[in-house]
Amino acid sequence: MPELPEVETIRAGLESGILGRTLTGVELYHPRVARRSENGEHGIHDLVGSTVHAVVRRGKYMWIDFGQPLVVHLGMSGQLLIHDGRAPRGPHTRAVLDFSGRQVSFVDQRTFGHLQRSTYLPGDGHPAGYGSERTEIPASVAHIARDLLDPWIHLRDISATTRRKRTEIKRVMLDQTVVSGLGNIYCDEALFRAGIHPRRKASGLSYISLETLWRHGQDVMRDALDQGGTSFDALYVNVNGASGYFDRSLNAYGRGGKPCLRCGTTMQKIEFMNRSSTFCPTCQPYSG
DNA sequence: TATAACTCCTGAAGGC
DNA sequence: TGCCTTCAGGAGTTAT
Repeated sequence: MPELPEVETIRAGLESGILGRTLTGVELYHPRVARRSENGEHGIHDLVGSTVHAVVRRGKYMWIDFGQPLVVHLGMSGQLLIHDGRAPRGPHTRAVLDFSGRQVSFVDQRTFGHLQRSTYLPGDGHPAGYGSERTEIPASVAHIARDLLDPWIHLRDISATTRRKRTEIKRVMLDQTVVSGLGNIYCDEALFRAGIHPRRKASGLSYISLETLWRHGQDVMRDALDQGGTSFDALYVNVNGASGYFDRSLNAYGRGGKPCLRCGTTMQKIEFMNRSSTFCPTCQPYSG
């Protein structure tokens, strides 16, 4: 599933492929692809003739800066694939952007992803995302917090926000308005590295524990980024169709019923927020 | 206002 | 072989 490292890998590939090029055509093949777009499909078609100034990312959101932003979210299964010449149209191709013969296909099996024409709002004076110095932020991304790899994030501030929450720590980690970029996989990994049970109350954790947790989150994502992201199947590939390798380094996610790599205790898998959560009951004791 | 639950969606995998 | 059920989960919407 695309989380921050996967989206950053795709952003970098997209930037190198289309920066400075002019959008010459748009084809949309599925009604859900533009469901959140301002002016629907017309809002996206109106960008034809515009030039790519940057490809920017905040958390799991990215946007192509055409002067106006085209926001891209990959959902659970979205892929962006670059082809020179006409792209082959597969059964899950939801849209194709044409840049004078170089085509970008938006492929999305589960249709949770989308393309969204948006407008810029004033930001906080610092670069709004990775990939551009521009401070304005797309209106549809304005509610998304800075991510853990953002140089303008302050761990002390997000730890303070976290301690005000009266819910479980993993819920807070998945809340993109507190800190963005973390999904289920990297939450489990960061919690495992920090030795914190996913159901611990956020308000019961110390500042030191929380800052340690966020630093582990940063480390996990940097490690994943170095390896091109996490792949379990064909649902995540970079813009060239290649898979990442970080799944070979996972210590928690997907290891329910298997021995903990640190202590040997059987890892537990529990239901959490309509999804799974895997942890070691010895290394990550529940208390509070 | 904060938190929790529900919903969207498709295809792989497993059971029968 | 074919049908049915379960599972995966990001994020917006709705309910409490």
